[in-house]
Amino acid sequence: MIDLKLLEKDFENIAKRLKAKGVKEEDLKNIKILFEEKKELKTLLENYQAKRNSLSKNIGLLMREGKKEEAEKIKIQVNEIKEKIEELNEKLKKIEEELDLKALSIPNLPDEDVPVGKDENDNVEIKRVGEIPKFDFEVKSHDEIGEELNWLDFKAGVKLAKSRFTVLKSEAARIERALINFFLDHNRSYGFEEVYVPFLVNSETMTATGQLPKFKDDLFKIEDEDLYLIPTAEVPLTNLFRDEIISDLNEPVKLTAYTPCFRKEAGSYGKDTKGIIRQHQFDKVELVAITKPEDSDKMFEEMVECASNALEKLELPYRQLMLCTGDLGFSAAKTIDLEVWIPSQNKYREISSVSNTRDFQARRGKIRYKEGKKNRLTHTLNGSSLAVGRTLVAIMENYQTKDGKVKIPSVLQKYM
RNA sequence: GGAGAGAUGGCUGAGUGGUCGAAAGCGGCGGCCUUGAAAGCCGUUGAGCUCGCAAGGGCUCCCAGGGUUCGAAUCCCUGUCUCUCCGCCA
Repeated sequence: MIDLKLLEKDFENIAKRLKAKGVKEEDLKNIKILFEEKKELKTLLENYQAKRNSLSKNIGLLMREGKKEEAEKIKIQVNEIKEKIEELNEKLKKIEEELDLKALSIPNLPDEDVPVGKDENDNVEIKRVGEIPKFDFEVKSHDEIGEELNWLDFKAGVKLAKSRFTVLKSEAARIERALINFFLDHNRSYGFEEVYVPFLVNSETMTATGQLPKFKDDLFKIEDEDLYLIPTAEVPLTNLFRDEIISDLNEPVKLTAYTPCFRKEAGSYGKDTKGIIRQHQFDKVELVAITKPEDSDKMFEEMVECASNALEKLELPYRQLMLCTGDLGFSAAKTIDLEVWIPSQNKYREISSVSNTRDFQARRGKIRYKEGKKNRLTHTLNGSSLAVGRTLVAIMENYQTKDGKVKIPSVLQKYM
């Protein structure tokens, strides 16, 4: 959630920065007004409550002394105040509800150094790593290879579930599993603790990390239960610390987990319909870190480095992109995407996304740490390391041979 | 799915209508003692919002939401969750 106090104090600046992320100034103005109204009402209400409390205390004392008549008089007074309190309370509740819903739907403030831009075309390339492979034969796409080798069974996926579900067979299934193990080990070597988490979480959890209330249409929900399938391990991992006060955060919390991820992919109907680039269910190994505010920039670098290095070990060509304001996700203040080379498409495609959300999720989830006597909000970061399905795609395409087979990257061999 | 019990501060746990934001113990922090440590002793130690330069003050929070009452952690209703036993089951 954005910092409402900051919004109140520094409206022009915040509005300007959020405009780059597509937020209307009018909406912010609205929130600011609601926030001020809420504060005013609350002060008024609290005054009445204070009065009620002290009068009630007096009644108690008088009753004990046996002064019934005096007590009765005060009761009448209190009853008047009570009506007032009820009225104000109702008003306040309405305003708070509205404010909450609106404030929770405002995206995070982009960092000052994030390039301003409209969409993915304005993202800024930071660097390219690795040689783009040259083939002396016509390259095939991973879905062609997958069908020829009987590694990818698209029909079976549709039969069992629906489109955008795929069954992996034989070597593909084994590479998938090898990749998960390789990534987890790789991340552990960077000091991330391996965790295994639930794949279903409740709405409170989804709200803290920003999926709810605004993006409920992207989530699979369990019928008649307050449970959703996770769209990324970022959600359970970050929420491990929801409503917690971390007593010592001198060393950042660093976690990694493998989970499948489930996304409805609403609104991407035409895109990537072939192959397994965009699926309703895909595997991912995720990194999450929780740091003091002053440590999050360093951690961000470390996570980008960790994910990048995994690609380098796999000897897959990739590039790093700094996302522009318009392409930044809802919760992110800053994001670097890693894109891997996909020969059949002749372009780089996203395979990892590392984000610093600053205190945006921490504020929603009340993730705090002790700094002396004070409790301060942490920063939270997340990044894929890596998207497993897309890594499989990259391997199938970049490692394909003339005779229609696929070589196994050397780092993976011990995992197979 | 059936039956029962319960939900209180970092943890254990007392509290059944007023002086309770809450006993006590543990843990944490500070100090004394000690060459150092342990033990012991003394003190301190919930969160959020808000007013104030500060000292300090006010409000809210004892699972959640309603209700009774001048006043609710405490009484009533509803919901959620947890635990135990039985059933089912990887």
